[in-house]
Amino acid sequence: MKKKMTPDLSKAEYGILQVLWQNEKMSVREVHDQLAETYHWAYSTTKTMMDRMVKKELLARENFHGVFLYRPLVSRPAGMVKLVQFFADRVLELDYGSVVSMFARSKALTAEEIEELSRLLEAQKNDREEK
Amino acid sequence: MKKKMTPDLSKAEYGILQVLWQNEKMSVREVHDQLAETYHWAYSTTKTMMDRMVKKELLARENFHGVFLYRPLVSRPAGMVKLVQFFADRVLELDYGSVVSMFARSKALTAEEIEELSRLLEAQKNDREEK
DNA sequence: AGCACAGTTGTTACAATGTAACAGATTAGT
DNA sequence: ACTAATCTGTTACATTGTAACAACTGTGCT
Repeated sequence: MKKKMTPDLSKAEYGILQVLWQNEKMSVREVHDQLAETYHWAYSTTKTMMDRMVKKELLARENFHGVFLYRPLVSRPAGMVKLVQFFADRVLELDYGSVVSMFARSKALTAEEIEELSRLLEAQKNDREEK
Repeated sequence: MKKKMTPDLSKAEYGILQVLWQNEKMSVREVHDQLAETYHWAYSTTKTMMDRMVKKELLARENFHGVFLYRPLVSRPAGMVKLVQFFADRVLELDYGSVVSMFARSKALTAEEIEELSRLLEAQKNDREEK
């Protein structure tokens, strides 16, 4: 039985998820405005991104009185796993323990999120070993 | 006067640089074999990557008795800067100080490399403020 | 009611990146 | 000199990054 793997996220996708993680259910416009500072995208860029993410099932969208509201379909820790993994393995060359404790110090995640993240990292590690 | 900015690197590009940082001047074949474990690319994929990187001036290549040898044109810390920055800002939400000390603990970089990395991070920060 | 405007959606496009096959040139072995 | 294995150059197709533009819709105005 194949289970749903944590998806690979591009940086752009991650950026969008990031704002949706703070505030589930937002319109393209809202997400776009939040991102404006960081990514200087055209509105249509944000839109295209988000629509593609719906197709890939990274986001869900529902029609709310005329406009679409989007909601993330992956949890913050799940979204972070791949990113973290790449960074920890290839850039920092750290082991999982160090990574987790790095997060612990960072304030970026709550205790429960760190808990989940660390479970996910563990799971991936096993997958890779079985491979 | 425009100075050469530290380039954005994709994960794939970073992977290639990574092996070249350990061992300057390698053929496609050699790089490919090193990467085989991590990225399961076809040989032609590695080749295409490396050629494009030459075009973008991330690598230099010279003809050595018939085969081409490639050499990185960006230093390890320079290659890391963008990556680190993204990760520190967006994922970990750490300030530069913490990032640098994270590296200090990580063994991934030598003292001199950390020194350079930290200078580069500083420079980018200024650039962004001026913007 | 009819119309203009602003914002939302859908459609289309083009460049860069990821991934790779294939054909032609070259080298090494026999 | 002939074949097999490599290497190089060329070409291709999918995905992602980035965005313009056209069509549609609700809202205020007259």
